[in-house]
Amino acid sequence: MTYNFKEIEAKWQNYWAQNKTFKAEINTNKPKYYVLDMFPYPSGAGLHVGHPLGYIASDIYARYKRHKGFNVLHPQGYDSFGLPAEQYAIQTGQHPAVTTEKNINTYRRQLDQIGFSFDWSREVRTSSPDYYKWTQWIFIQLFNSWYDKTDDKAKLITELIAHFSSKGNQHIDAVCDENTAVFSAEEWNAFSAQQQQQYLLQYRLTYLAEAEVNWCPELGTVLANDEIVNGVSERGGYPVVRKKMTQWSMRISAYADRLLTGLEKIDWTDALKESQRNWIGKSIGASVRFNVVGFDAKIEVFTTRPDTIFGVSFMTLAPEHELVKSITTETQKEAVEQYILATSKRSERERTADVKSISGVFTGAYAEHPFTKESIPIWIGDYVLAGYGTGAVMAVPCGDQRDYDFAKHFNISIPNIFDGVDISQEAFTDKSKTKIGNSQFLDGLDFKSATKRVIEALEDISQGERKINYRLRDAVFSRQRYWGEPFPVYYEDGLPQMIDQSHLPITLPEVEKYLPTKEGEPPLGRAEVWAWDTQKNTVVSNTTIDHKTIFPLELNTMPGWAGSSWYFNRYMDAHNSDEFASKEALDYWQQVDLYIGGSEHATGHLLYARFWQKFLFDLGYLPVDEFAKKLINQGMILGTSAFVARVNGSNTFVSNDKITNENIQYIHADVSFVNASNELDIEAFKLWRKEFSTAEFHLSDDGSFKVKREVEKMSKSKYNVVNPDEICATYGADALRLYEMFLGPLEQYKPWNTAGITGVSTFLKKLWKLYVNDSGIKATDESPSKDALKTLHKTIKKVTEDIEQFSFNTSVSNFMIAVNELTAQGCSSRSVLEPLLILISPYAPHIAEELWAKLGHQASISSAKFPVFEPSHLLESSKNYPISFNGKMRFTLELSMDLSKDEIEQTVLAHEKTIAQLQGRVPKKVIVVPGKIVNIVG
RNA sequence: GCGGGCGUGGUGGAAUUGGUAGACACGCUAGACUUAGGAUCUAGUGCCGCAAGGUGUGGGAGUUCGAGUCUCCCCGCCCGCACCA
Repeated sequence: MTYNFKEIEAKWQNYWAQNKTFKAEINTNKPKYYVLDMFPYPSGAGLHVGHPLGYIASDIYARYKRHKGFNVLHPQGYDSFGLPAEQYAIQTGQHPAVTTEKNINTYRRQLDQIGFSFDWSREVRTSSPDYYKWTQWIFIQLFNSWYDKTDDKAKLITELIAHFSSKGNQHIDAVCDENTAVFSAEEWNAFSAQQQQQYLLQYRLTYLAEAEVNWCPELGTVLANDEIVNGVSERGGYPVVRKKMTQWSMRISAYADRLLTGLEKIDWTDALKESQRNWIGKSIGASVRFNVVGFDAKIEVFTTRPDTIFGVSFMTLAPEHELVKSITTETQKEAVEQYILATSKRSERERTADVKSISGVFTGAYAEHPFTKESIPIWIGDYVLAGYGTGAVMAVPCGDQRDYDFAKHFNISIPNIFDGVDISQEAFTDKSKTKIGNSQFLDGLDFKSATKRVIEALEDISQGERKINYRLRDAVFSRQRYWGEPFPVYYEDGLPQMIDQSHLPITLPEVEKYLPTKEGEPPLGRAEVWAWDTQKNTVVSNTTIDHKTIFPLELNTMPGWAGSSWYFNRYMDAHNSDEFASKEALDYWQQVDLYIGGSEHATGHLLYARFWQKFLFDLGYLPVDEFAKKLINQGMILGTSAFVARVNGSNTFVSNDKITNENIQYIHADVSFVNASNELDIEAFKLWRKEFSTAEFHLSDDGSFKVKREVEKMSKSKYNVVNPDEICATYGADALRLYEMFLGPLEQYKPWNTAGITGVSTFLKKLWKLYVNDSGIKATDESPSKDALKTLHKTIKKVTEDIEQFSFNTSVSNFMIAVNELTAQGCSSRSVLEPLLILISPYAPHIAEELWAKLGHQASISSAKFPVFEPSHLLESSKNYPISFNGKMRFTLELSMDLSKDEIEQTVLAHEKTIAQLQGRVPKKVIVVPGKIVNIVG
């Protein structure tokens, strides 16, 4: 009987599906374990060999946990709203739902053939109305909530309204817009309903506001900060400009501090936590207000160095600062306007790229120093960013290098307020060595006490206070797209109204085109009439909006991260139509125990999801406020691209070792045309594209044509994609699974190299032969040899440790060693072969199931108990122990090893004492090393 | 600039966490069986050397009986943030 992986794999995949082997059900008699993958976006290109890496790792862990007696929840689904399907729809006119469905089917087929133990009965799709009904529901909850800083949690807006009508907004510590006006209870009650709503928007956790947004003209939509990389859009790399627009925003800033402190109690990697900390960007300092001379206006600044306030010699405002227009003097007006125009012409990218050159202009206005009352010139400069802090800084040139450079450049004075420090060449920025001078009541103080003292002084004169500033901005939540969740919102008198949750979901309307309208409205503006009837409580079309009972619906849709911010909770109770998940399910499954996915989601999905989790926790809908206990970032599997060198402006190609001049251009060739020796199949390459059919080739001396290879991200456009279908067809799913793990540490980036897969393929054949010969299964009931037991238990120990530490790569090596050893020993004992099979089954489940069945078992191997390591099988007859001392002596002694661990330690200690007595010294430590020299050295 | 991580054969990577460096696999070399198959098996394979031996974990120093592992300095690479006040 030979190992026929095709037959075996199809057979067991079918068996698992039919028997619902991996269906998870609430079972309070078993401890639960929730293993989650980041669900994929089903792209048209299908899966490549890099995608399943994390899924294989999580599947191994899920299967291992089942063997260990856990009730494992291991679901999968699709993040099926998104830009590519819509872009495709724009080009082809095909409905995104149609292409998405098609892509999902491809994904499912590809996933199934790898043999994952997913519970598909819990599948979710973010684009399914059953699902996004609850995304809309969460949006409504956010709209109906505000953040109470006193209790540090979100609360219902009704509570805030009650407070306003009895006490106004003065004595409430709520997170709200920057310049929310103060009002009394009487004033509040006198407001019109519309005014009240306007004010409430400044408190709601999702709110509509005109804000500067990142507009991407090419994509025709706004983007969140995390969707922009180096000043261009993450998808497509298109330019992004700042634009004022009225958009839905999420008040994630309210949760900034809890998102930061929450990191301490979750087991995520340091790198990822650090990314989130950077992104949140907490800095502690003070808010200081400077009066503007001759105006009834104040400039508010944020500073981390309030102790240096006596060193202020000018102020700098961002060119976009709202005060710029009003305070600029007549004589400076032209210069200021020109400067603003010049900066607005520069793209975000140019501005961030050019950090060296210093530019700015004087406004002609002056601010008044809060203590000295001296006049301080107010400048504008683009080194001050509108989006950070207040968009204004108090410039202390002696204590900040940028202020210093600016002052030098424009010949502004640089007063020194540090004792015993030379500032003739550069600013002095070391907080720890600061001793303040020339600063009235701060003289002689260090950074810490000066800061404390100055804040008290500022508070006394109401010109400032302690402040914590965050880099984290509220997240724009509107997208001018079709293929996303519609908002459950209609507009009455220009104010947003939530549609009652009993009428959800609000499903996407049909449109004939997926582009924005001529008027620049989002694609939903193309729907016949996209309106809400408040009488019938339904979406209506073919009627006119009368603003009495028929109101216009929101035309924007939600961003991609909406659906992915809570899907892990939906899996717990995926088909519930009354709640997003039942209390029973939420209480049982709690949270994700192990989450595996890419680190590229560090400041997007992973931050938003934590935010929504905390919010829903605050309202009492969830039992825990962090959704994932442990998170592992799997590294990307890279492709090895092949490049052919072409002489510029010709159709002549040069073998890579024959390149003599620099006048060549490298172009991607499909990796399937290239063999392991980097030689190109010229005929295949010629047939690939018409333009190459007449190409000429300068060959190497050996007659081959060499390509250049380079490791890059795997992508269709780089022609370096390796398809898992081909691997499964040639080597089988078990080989693919083993090889992906064998390739290297899970978290590491590593290039794919198909050639190496023969190693694991050979291993599987050897494994098969260990159990099966021509006449069938060869396992016997005879008792195992000592050596076989040693091999088995060594493997149990190592593999258990490997899995617990997610070192799946070394496990594969350990299996190979075990199989080689047992084969050499001629082991056929059932009591060794069966446990070994269970060890291997999480990695190579198909072959394990087949052999398990051949060994006579009726039930799936997944219900078998994981073998337990027994140390006694590893003991050797004797071992040598060296003992080291404080002094320059070293002793090694031989011990009998037919002893327990405790006995060994005691024996070692006894010897230590003897030697210590002899030497009159106390041993420093005892190190146990197997296989050392027997002699006692002194 | 700040923060995080890394550097081991021709290649991917191991190393009981301070204890025989290079497990396991790819590749390569030789052989066997076959005879063209990208199959299987055996032996070898860090480097220098015929050998004895020497040498070896980016470079340099240090701690230690002992360092790939710990400390300091330098070099190089990757990732995140960044005119962040």
